[in-house]
Amino acid sequence: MKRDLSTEEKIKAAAKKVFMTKGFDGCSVRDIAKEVGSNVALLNYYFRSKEKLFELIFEGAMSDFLQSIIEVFSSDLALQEKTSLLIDKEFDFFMEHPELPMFIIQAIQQNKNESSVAPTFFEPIEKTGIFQQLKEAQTKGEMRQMSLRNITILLMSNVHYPFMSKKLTQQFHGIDEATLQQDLLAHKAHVKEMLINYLFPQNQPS
Amino acid sequence: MKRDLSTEEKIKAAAKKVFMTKGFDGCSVRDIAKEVGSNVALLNYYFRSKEKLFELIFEGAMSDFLQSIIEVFSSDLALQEKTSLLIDKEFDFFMEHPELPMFIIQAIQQNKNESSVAPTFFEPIEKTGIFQQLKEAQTKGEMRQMSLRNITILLMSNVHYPFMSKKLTQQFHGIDEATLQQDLLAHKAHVKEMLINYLFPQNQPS
DNA sequence: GTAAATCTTAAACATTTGTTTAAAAAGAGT
DNA sequence: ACTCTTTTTAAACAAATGTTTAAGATTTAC
Repeated sequence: MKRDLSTEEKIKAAAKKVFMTKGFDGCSVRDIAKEVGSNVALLNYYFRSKEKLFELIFEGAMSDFLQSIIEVFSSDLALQEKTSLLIDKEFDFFMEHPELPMFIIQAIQQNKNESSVAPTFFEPIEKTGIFQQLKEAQTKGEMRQMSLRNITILLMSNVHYPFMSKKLTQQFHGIDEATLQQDLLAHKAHVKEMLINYLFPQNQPS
Repeated sequence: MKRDLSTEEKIKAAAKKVFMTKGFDGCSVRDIAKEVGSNVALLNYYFRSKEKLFELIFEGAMSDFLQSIIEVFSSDLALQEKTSLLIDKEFDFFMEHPELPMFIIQAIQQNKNESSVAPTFFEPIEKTGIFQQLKEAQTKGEMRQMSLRNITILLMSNVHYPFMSKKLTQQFHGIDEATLQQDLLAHKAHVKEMLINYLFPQNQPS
């Protein structure tokens, strides 16, 4: 049947690259076609439209986004260790995919349809039992009393933003990519200590 | 000479509104013209092109962005109090201009030219003497030893990101605007306590 | 009041946009 | 070898894009 399966994949890879760097509005289908080394008709042959192609890439990105989180939450660790591990893994992940946080937030920001990301995002996390574990830790007094929403905001702020502001930080301080990379590693260490101390107050380093 | 000064200002206001919500690539000059209640030729009459108009709006946004920071840094307070006040004022500011952080980062991200924002941004801050004050506080042991860059990343992460991720947070947790507003206030309190404790370790609450 | 300068408009412009069409090229099955 | 399906291409399509033109309206200056 299929002559060459890789054509479809090549387009997806090219689309991902272009969408990630330029955004949906910032690129044309011809940009993607040029990246593939082909023409625009092929894109609409495999995927029905620019929008459908984008949705596909977006869902893939969200899936990648979710995967590393699920792994940590599903592990058999105490909450404090999960938090530490989560920060580690998220940083490692975004070190290799620094455009992802910006891409996702931007896509959701200008979301035309009303379809929520919650079903595909919130539920898989809930199924890991992390929310239950969190509630128990708070009841036992091991963890600071604060809402799940505020914990999420706190974590995501410190983990996502540094990658979203890469260019701003570079321009602001006049540093190159390598220096920023070191700063991000330093930031990871700071965030880990700071957040663990704040979220689990009884474990103050003596 | 000038018949009605407000025409130029009306266009700027409309452009700001449209650029902020849809981004440079996400809108057309006709969108802006419609917002003004006029036509596209008027935009190019007052401002030479879409790009020039955008640069003007961007510089204005950066200026607003800078102003509240400068005020705090120029005040005659101890560093810890300045930090606390900065977080307060930044939050108040972004509560009224929640699109600003996203707008600025997005504009810098896809910056065509190589012109850095440093001259117009870094220097005015340096002139407040805040960097000197910071260095002294670190020498005296009042403040944690960490680079200026990492302090910046830490502060900006916790202050900017929550506003950039508003829609994501809303969709993720399925909450309305009012609830999110309350969460942001709670987040501000958390950030203040957490950051002060981390940056100024000797002042642990007993 | 008249002429010059300034402001505003509608229309046209050349490109670029996403999408479709129809034909050619390549493969698969027999 | 031949036919049918699948893949790829070049060309065309209408709509939208940023910008310009040229004429009309309004204000300013004398």
